Amino acid sequence: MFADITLPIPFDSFTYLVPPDMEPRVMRGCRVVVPLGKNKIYTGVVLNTHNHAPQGVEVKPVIEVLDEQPVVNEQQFAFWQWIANYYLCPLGDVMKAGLPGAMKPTDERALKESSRKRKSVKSDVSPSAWAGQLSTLNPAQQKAFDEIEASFLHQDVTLLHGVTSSGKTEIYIHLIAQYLAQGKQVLYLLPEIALTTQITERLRRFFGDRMGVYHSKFSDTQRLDIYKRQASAKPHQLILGVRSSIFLPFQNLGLVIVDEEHEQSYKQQEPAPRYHARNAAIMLAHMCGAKTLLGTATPSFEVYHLARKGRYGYVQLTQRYRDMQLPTIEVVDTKEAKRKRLMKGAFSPRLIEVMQAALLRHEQIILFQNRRGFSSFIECKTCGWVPRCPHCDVTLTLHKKTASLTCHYCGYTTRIPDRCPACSPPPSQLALGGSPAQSFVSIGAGTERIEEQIPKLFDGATTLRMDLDTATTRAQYERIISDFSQHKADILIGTQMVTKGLDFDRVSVVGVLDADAMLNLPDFRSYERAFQTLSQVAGRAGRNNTPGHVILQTRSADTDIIRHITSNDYWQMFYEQMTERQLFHYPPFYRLIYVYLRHRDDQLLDHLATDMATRLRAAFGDRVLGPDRPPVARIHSLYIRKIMLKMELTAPIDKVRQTLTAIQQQMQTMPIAKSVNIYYDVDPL
DNA sequence: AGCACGCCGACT
DNA sequence: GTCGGCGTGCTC
Repeated sequence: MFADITLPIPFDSFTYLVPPDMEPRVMRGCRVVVPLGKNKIYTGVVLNTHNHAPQGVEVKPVIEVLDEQPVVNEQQFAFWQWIANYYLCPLGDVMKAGLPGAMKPTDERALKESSRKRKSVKSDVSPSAWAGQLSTLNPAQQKAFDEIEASFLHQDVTLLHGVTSSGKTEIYIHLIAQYLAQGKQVLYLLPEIALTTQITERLRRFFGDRMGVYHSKFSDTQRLDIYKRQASAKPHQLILGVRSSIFLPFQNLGLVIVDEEHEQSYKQQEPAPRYHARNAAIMLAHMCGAKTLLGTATPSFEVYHLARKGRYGYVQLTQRYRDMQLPTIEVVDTKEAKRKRLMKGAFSPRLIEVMQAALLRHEQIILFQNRRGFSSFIECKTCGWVPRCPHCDVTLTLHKKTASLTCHYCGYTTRIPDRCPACSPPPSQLALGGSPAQSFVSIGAGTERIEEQIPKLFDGATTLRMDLDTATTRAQYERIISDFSQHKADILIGTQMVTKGLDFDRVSVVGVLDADAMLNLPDFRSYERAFQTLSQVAGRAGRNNTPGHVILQTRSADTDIIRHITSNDYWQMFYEQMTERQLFHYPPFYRLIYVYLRHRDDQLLDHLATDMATRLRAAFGDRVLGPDRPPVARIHSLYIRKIMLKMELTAPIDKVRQTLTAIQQQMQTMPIAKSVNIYYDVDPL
């Protein structure tokens, strides 16, 4: 007997020989230990058994069977296969993402550990009573709740479009309670950054031990425990989790909630499978006969478009909690202020005035400084030299705490050089006792320099900073949130992080220091994103009884997008952008597929990418664009080319996949193309 | 993805 | 004369 086994490496499967004594135990869905290559050992999952010997290869025997019962059920297999097909990646990549690390050990010690009987699964919380009184929904929430129910009668997917602070979570809690009461399971997805103790504790109060939390920052053991429990006879009925929790085993899934549906972080960028958890969750729900509720204040165009076309149900919630007013958004033209030399650093006179007034009233302020690039770096004061990664086409990121420079793509790390290698005189000519660290200035994040300006402008005001440097860990992030909500600082200065659904009671003013940085990106989604981000930032202002005041500093005050943001006119923004999307063949009218090629030889790669694009054009015509160099054109010493495909939504995806796979195979029969690495990004963000 | 095999520089 | 750099090719 033979068995096809998926391994956590980028291939679909390998065939192994099943020794006769193992035959009854080698079942689909069970894990086995197998040899690979000269002396590697992997944990794999049995796909199926048969008696067809593979041709032309030596077949190795299965070493050991790890499970008595399958640990991957049929629903999961179907879901894995869908991910592999749709996102154009090998099944092994999906298996790698789909099973918690502790279930696929590779070295001997870990294998011994896993085959030993583990202690019984302990719950991740102290048992708390089901404390269980649902609050009463207000009339607007009740209406939305009823509409969602009605919509689910004839729709599998429904969009809940609710303004900030309209109480979407309350509606979710009522829905969850209803599905649990019917004995159905619920999956509640949140973006990584939004899964805080705040929300966890709030749900814990209602659902106690019936809820399990699945977070990527949990230890391997914790994640293994949840996985096992979900596969057991008494699983959690509610999972509150991040992107990867769609891979947990479900036995009776009735409802999936995708909160903050528009969040980009639902898309896994690297490594494969490059799946979108919102779209995959819709498919998961479909496979399980469950319903999906997508919640957001600023829908993604993809979802909103489908809702408008009637493919998804649509429920709107326009009333804010306690009828609170939406904040006033005041645009300050910094072009004008700059010309008149009235700017004090990043602050316009108007922003300073509004902030000072708020501080006098002992109210809190949030300053939002979105970064232009990704992170901070250093530059030589004299000649402008910037340290770059020797393996990747990027600048190195500054880490002040460790005085080091790191590449975010490959992990290369080095100390800050003593002096600029590009313009400094050789060491022999340097006077001893100089202060070479001052050769460089740091550029980038900007939040730090904003913080430095505060004491000069606002006497006695205290600040907190939230960015990649100060909120590296979850604990630090939550600490900043908790300190600020206890009013331990007057002003919170932060990057995108401060926009994510945080509720502060005493914030009356939000300052957006430079709205332009996000509008001028070379990306067809930049307006959609700017609208989403700025709406979210604005939503931080004016909790409880204080009406909020948002100061939006921009050099392009007189543009449509700024007008849409200030009037909170999602519909108009959507309408205008959609015209362009249709004209230029972009989503949601067309489906994008990026084909990436990687090779260490730039010239050879050029040749191969052109060749592949030619083959693709033969099949898809002018739906093919490129090849082009992506913005980061070299990673890990590998050069990269990108070919873009714009397919009609009606194009049969199976046919497209077959054609792509065939072309890739043709390519890889060419001897020089053997070592080129080809991969895909379907529905890229 | 790993990891072994393979061909060119500074060392006991 | 070797140890070791990482370039490239394969894994049932």
